[in-house]
Amino acid sequence: MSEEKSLNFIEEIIEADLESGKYTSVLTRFPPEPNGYLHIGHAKSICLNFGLALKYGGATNLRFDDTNPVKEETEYVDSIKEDVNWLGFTWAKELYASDYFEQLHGFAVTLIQKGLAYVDDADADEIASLKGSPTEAGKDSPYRNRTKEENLELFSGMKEGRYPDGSKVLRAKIDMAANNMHMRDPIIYRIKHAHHHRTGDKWCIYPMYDFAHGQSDSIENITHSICTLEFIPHRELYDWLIEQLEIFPSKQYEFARLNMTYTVMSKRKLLQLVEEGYVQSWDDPRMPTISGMRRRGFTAESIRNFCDRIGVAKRENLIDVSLLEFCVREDLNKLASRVMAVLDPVKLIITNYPDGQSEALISENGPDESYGTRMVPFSKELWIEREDFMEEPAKKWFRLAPGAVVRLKSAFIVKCESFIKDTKGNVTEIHGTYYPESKSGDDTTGFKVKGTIHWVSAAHALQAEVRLYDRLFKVENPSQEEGDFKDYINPDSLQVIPNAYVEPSLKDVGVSTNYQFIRLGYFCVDKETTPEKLVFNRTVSLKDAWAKEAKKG
RNA sequence: UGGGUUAUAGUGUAAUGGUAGCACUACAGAUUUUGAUUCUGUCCGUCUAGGUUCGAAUCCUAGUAACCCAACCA
Repeated sequence: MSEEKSLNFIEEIIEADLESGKYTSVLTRFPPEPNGYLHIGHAKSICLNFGLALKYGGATNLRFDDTNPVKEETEYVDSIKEDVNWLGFTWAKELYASDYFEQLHGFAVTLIQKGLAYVDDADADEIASLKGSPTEAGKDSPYRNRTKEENLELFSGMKEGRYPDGSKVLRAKIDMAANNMHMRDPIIYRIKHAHHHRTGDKWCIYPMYDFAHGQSDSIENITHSICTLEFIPHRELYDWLIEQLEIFPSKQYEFARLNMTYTVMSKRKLLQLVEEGYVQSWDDPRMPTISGMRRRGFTAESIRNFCDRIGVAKRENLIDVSLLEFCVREDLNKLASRVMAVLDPVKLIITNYPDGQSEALISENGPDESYGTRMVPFSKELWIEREDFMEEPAKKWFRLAPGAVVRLKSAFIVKCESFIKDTKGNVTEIHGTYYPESKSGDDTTGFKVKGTIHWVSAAHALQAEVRLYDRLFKVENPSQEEGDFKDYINPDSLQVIPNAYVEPSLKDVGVSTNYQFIRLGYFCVDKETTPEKLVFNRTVSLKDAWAKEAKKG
C-alpha cells in the first residue's frame, strides 16, 4: 500500500508507449558536449534520463556530443564521467557522436542523392541575410539548385580539404519560407580544419548539432530523447531528417531546464567566472557545478533527492536555493559526526579548575547511540565562540553573560563571574567557575540550564583554516537583471578564517569527510588539507532560530 | 509585428469534469545537554473576462503575461 506518486509528463508518455506496445523497453541517453563542467542543471537531466531507465527497466547511454572540435577537450570528458559516476549512475555505453562521423557523412551523401541537400558557397553573412526573419520569409540561395552530381562533387571536395573554412557549407533543402526558422535550409555540415579531441585530423568537415544529435539517437535506437525547452523548434527538423533518411524513429521530448536563485546556470557564464577569476576553478565550492558542490560537501544522495523534489514539467521555473540546502541538511543530519570547533575564539578561564590539569570527557558523535562516542579533553582554559558571550544580554539570551550559567556541551555547567576587555573595548578573557558535580551524564546538581555552548580545550585544540561560503550573487536572478550578470556578484561569497580551533579528534581526517561542527553547521575536509594544515569548507550552516530572534530586535 | 511553448500559495509541483493536495519557505508552539534535529499547528493559490455543465484548475471563446526561435554553437 505505498503511496502512489504522480507521474511527470514524460513518465506518462513512456507508460503509454509501453502499454501500447510501441516499445518493450526504454533507452535514454545523456548527451553532454565536452566543453565545460557539469552543473546542477545537468544533474536534473542526468537524474531524469538515468532515473527513467532505472524505473522502467531500460538503460542509458552516455554520449558526448562532440561535433565542434574547436570547443571540446578531453579534460571535460573526464570530469563529466567522474561527475555522472559520483552522482551514482552507471551508463550502458560510453559513446561519442564522433564515433558516427563516417555514418553521418553517409547520411549527408544520401540526402544529396535524394535531392534534399546542396552545397552553398555563400558566406555566413549572406546566408544569414537570405534567411529572412521570424516575420519575413527567407529567399533561396543562388546555389540552391545545383545538380546532385555537382553537389556530390563539391561535398566530396569539402571532405577532402580542397576548400578553406567558411567557404562552403552543406545545407538541407527544405523550405526557405517556413515559419520555423530551423526549417529554412539549415546548415548540416561545415568546414573546420581543426584538430578533434578523438578523431584527430581525420576530418575537416563536421556535422552540425541538428545533423548529429538526432541521427546519433537513431543509430543507438534511443526511444526517448529528452532535452530542454529551447530545442522545441528543432524537433520538426529532428523528425524531418529521420523521416527522409528512413532510420530508426527516435522521438524528442522537452522539459524545462533548472534555474536556481542566487546563481547562474549557463556554461558560458560559468566559464567566464572561472576564466576571469571571480572564482578559483570549476570546482570552487561556490560554483553550482557538480564538482564544486561535491567539494563543498554536498552528497550525491542530497542532490538526487533535490532533483526528485523539483519535479519535471514544461514551465519556466526558478527554484529557491533553500530547497537544495534543505536536502543537504536532511542528508548530512543523518550521516555527519558531530564535533566541536570554535571559529571566532575568545578565552574562557575556569578559575576553580586546577592549573595544569586536564581530563578526558565522553562525547556523543550524534543524536543516538549508533553514532558512537569519542573522548574530548577538558582543561582550565577553553576557547569558546565570541558570539556566545554578551556583556549586556539581550532578551531571551540563553548563553553566557555576567552572572549567567550555561552548560558546556558534554562537560560541566559554568557560571560567568567576570570578564576582561582590552583598551579598544574588546572582550579578551572571560572568567567563570564550574560545578564539579555537574559533569555531563553524571550531573547531581539538579540545575536546569537553558543554554548549551560548544568549546575546545585551548591546550589541546588544533588550528585549522575554515572557509565560509555564501551565495555567489547578491540578487535572486542575476541573469535577468539590467547589465552584466557579473555586476551582481556577492563580494562576500567567501570568508576565510585562517585560525579557527578544532578539537584534537580531527587530527587525521580524510578528505571530503562530512562533519557537523556542533551549533555551527556542516563542514567537510577540503582537498587542500595537508598533514600540516587542516582546511574545512562550510557546506551549509545549521538553521539558526536565534539569528531570527535577534533580528527582531 | 510571424511561429512555437507555458500559465495553480512567496517558490516548486499534483489534482486527467466531482472535497484544490504535497514539499520548501515564512510564522506560531511543544520537546531538546546543538536556539540543530524531531513533532504539532497557522497564513497564503487555480492569469483575466465571458460561456458550456447539476458541477470547471480541467472543456469552449476572446484577451493578457512570460519564455523560446533569424550561431558555419550545442
